[in-house]
Amino acid sequence: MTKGSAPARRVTIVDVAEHAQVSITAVSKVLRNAYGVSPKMQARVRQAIAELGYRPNAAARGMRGQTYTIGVTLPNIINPFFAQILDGLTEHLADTDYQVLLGASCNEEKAEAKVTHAMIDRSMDGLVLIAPISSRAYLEQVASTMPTIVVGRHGRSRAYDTVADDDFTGAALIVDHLADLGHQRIAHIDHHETDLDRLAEMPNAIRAAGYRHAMHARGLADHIDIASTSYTQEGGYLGAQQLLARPVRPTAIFAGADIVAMGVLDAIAEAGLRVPEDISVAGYDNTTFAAFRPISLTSVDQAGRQIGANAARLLLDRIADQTRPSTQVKLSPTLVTRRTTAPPAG
Amino acid sequence: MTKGSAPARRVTIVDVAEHAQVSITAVSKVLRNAYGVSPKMQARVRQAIAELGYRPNAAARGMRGQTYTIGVTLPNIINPFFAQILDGLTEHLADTDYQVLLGASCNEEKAEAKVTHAMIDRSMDGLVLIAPISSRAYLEQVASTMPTIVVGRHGRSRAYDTVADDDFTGAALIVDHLADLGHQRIAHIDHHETDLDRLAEMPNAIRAAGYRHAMHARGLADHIDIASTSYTQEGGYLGAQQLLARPVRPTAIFAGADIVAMGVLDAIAEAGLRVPEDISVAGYDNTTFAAFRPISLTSVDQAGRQIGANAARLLLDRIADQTRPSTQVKLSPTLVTRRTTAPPAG
DNA sequence: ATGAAAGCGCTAACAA
DNA sequence: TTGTTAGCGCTTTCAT
Repeated sequence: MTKGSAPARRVTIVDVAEHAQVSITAVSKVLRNAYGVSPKMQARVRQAIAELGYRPNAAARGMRGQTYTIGVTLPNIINPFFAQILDGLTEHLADTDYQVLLGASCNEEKAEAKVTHAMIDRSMDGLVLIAPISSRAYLEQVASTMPTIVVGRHGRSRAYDTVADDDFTGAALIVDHLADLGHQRIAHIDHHETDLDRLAEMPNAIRAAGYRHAMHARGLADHIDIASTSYTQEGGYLGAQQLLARPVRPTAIFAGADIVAMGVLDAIAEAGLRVPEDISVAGYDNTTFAAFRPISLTSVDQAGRQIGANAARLLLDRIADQTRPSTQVKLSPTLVTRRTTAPPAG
Repeated sequence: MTKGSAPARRVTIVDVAEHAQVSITAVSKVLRNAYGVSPKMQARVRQAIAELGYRPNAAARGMRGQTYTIGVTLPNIINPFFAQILDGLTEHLADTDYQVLLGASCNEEKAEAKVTHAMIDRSMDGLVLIAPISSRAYLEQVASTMPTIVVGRHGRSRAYDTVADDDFTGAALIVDHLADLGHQRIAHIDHHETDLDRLAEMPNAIRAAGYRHAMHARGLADHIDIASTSYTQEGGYLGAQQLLARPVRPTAIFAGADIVAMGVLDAIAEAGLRVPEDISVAGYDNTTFAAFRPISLTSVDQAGRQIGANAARLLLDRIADQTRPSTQVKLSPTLVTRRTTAPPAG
């Protein structure tokens, strides 16, 4: 510990150049793996870098070139599904020079704007927006500023690439599963949405549409029943209370997300009913909570790691070529049946 | 959308100065709320900033002054306890110009070093390391480079401030609660640790020590029984299996963390035992999982928000005065009794 | 293949 | 109180 001594000036590119007896430019080229350096010079520079423990100043690099930083925004950090996406993302980026930095709690438009702006201000090389709630216009504005990938939101744009799960099909997986078990009164709990942009693009809206469509397809249109609350545990709790109070109770509840299913299970237990004997419950996201054996929630798996890996790949592509046409990747969800779904009683 | 047009050069401080008919310095001073600008000039500059939609380039600022960025490292993002800390932190920082950026999955020394280095390279103004696992020497090295707060780890250092929960007392809260209920064979599941630094400083080690001490204090020294696995769901599952296989089964299990308790509940259910009739279970962290009514896990609340708020306060203090002596804040945990603990059978 | 020199957009001494 | 100027540590032309 150099206690008391001055904060020890950081080693710069100049120090490396002097130590290696070469020009600053040469060092810079080595740092960027740029064209035009002889193997001999490569070696000398690399050795000097190692000997001095030199690390480039990212801010200074960013002034002219790249910052080698990728910003990722998350609505919140507690949803395990986001962790999976992040794992896929960082794994794909592990071998590159890019560093991922997160901006969390973008759960309202204002916070989301603050974080995205902060990332733009810090000249990040690219952005991955996970389940953003901002208006489409705002997203396109951000994407016009820097390479941007939007994850978990439908709707194509020329300004940004998208990676999403096929929520429409995912909802149908649940409905079909329950219908196959013999259920007819299959209710759904939805995240209430009024904004037109979001009604067309947000996963919750697509899942609700998928639910309706699948119910029609199975000849259960008369039994369509949606409690519109929110994608939270509280929302699930309140939604389930509504549904359980119906004159004729549903025999199955499809919660739009696992976190919602948590609230549903809570309300059902409180009402003195058993799962799945009295009522079946299914979620969406296949979180660790769903996999927890004492719960064993039937759910839909979105392959979060793949989503993240795809987002990383698309972002690197776009950083390399800003002009290429935008891409939309849609991944297929799979059904994971567990113990909360069973044939209806009687 | 300015499709096809050049990426629209960003507004700089020069543009603002020209627009407001003042010097660049004047604008810079207004940006930093620095001393020496007349109210008249203030107004003109602010108006120009608003009219042009100017936002300062953080990288450029960082070259000379601050980056207004605070880096926070997290072992993982799925532990809800970290989310609470983060909430407290960002809330405290909301009114400042600082932006919080996260570095996640620092769950091994190599990853932690990569992230902390990345943050140093990006000249962040300060660092908050949450439950870091690096060696003490490494932490001190980082702290010698920039203002650093270490959260959730005991052991004082002159180089960094710390904020931690009093895990020793927290463990005693659980033991006392169980002993008061009449339990004697109270077992503990621990995160296995061999490193000497960490044995003295990591929360898991302190909790285990607190458990031992409290058992002694209650005259239950003969019943001390620790299964040493890891602070994961899997660790809880395996640890519980070990404990359930004892010739004389414990009547209560104190899991070192809620996530561990999840695994414990799993193993107990698998063994066909009931909670709390056959065996009591307690956790630590008071996560949303513990609060989930169908689970209702007795746990210890660490007041994550307060921890975060304190970390933010200490960091701002230290950024303002790098030379002040280091501070250690220790917060008192509280017991939250729920339905997984009850008097032993018989 | 190599290097000299001109910035990038700010902040901080210093002058006026 | 205001403005001028010299960098911060890099990348990038552009000579050589």
